[in-house]
Amino acid sequence: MANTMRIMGGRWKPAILCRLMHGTMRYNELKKSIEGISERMLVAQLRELENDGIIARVIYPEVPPRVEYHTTDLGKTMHDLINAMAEWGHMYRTVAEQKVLVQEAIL
Amino acid sequence: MANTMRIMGGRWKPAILCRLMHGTMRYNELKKSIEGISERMLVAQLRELENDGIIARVIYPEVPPRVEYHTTDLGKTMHDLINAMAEWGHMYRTVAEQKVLVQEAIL
DNA sequence: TTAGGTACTAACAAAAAAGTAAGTATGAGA
DNA sequence: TCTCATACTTACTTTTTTGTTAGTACCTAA
Repeated sequence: MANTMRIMGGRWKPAILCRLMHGTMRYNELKKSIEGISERMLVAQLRELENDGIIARVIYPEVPPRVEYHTTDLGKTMHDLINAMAEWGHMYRTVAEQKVLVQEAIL
Repeated sequence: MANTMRIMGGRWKPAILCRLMHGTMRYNELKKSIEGISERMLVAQLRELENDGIIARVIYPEVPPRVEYHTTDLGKTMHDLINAMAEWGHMYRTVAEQKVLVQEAIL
């Protein structure tokens, strides 16, 4: 479990993984779709996921350059897990919200 | 998903969660069973999990003091997720190991 | 009266992660 | 020749997280 966290952990990895689980994306597309990320961080997190064998980087020898990212077979095995985590996170938020409402009702 | 990571993320939270999923434990038991953790970190991570509603802290007014930690109902909903993560992590390690072996065979 | 066990707390240092800002290479097209 | 778009690098700063060490409070029992 700590291992799983090491791979998925990082400020922007959830955002990247969610997107690439749905298909291939270019560097710029990722950058534009992930609000607030800096290029340094985008590259860093992509490299880590690549080194961990979760995503693949495909370079097209064109000008201007084109680089596409997509999940590997190993990466695709995370699909259900990611969904389960997203679902739990959603449930958690709902419960937490309820608690706040109940608190407010008491006061 | 990022939310889930925020709650489970932290150097020692996986270790704590795995243990408390199996039942109640005292502070000292946790400390002894988690090799390498400092008291500062143990307390900090326990407090975070408590504030997030994942675990509960029960103080017995005895001397020497006794404090027990256990998962809340909300915490117990993480059980399957934690197992799934542990399982994926294990699978990942196996695959990664295989890859290294193949690499070595090629060289 | 003093040592002992439990569960912390506080102050500080080190390390790791993330953010900021500026620069680079490439060839296409004006 | 000069600008443009893309996909990065690099150097540096700030923030966050983690580690280290040394205390503290409490009652009990010798």
